[in-house]
Amino acid sequence: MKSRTIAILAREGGVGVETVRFYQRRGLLPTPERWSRDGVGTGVRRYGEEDVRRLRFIRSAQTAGFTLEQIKELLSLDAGEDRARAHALATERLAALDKAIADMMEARAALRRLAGACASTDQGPCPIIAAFQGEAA
Amino acid sequence: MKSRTIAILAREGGVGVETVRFYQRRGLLPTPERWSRDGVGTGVRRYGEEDVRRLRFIRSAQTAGFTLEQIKELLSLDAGEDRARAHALATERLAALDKAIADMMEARAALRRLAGACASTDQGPCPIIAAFQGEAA
DNA sequence: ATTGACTCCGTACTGACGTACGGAACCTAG
DNA sequence: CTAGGTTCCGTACGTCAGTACGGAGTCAAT
Repeated sequence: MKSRTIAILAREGGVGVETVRFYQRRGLLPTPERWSRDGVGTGVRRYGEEDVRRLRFIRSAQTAGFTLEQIKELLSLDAGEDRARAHALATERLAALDKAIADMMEARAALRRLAGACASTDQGPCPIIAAFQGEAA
Repeated sequence: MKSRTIAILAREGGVGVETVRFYQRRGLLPTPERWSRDGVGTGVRRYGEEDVRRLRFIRSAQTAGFTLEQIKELLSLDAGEDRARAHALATERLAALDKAIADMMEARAALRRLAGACASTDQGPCPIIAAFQGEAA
């Protein structure tokens, strides 16, 4: 069940070993007991599916713009009963995310203008600053 | 013409005074000569429309995901002749931006699932981690 | 001419997110 | 059973983008 070493967990989660350890320090991932099959010495920590899911969740939540601190809270909320809090965090972030997406779409339009201006003629400069006029909500 | 003090420039650009000074240090904004109408003392720097445009451009380009270092290059390219370089920077960023937008849209969908799950029933936990299954491209 | 706000400048600090290092313990294959 | 690769742990360092501070100089109004 809990068969992965930290390196394997890290690889499956798409991060580095040091990052896993960093998340453990921050309380985002559990730090299982060290375990040796023969009971000799202190052994090494082992990780299971659950840990992989948690790690992947962290990466997804980061993409959604949550800070590690917020993700920590989300993780503590998961399987908890505080629906109101979870809902609040989600909708708040949803609004920020919608704005970020909208801003990026505007930026994309500006970049397209820029790329287009650079490609359409071959004389003189492309007006880079001008290509971004009207952004910055 | 160049009538703005640094505080006014900052306000019009939507940033703080310290941020303007920071951009000057980084070479993103020019540091005009200090100027006193009566020629006495060292005077104070004054800024014009051009500086406001530059400052606003910096903010927009940041939204597009350029680093300050890249923005500095873009600024140096503006009015320059290196169309190829400008085009390369723009299209490269465009691709990254498209991916970022796509990732955020996925994250948004996950957040909607989460918010929906929290709202639809009022018993038990909303499965926060489960709401994010399949993200993390 | 004085007061109070603003400017200038260097340097230091912050916060978010890692990344690197180094030595001891541990585990596995040959 | 030994050689090598890993793990563990604390602590230090790194980057990006600011933000804060403090003292001296400057400006604008009274």
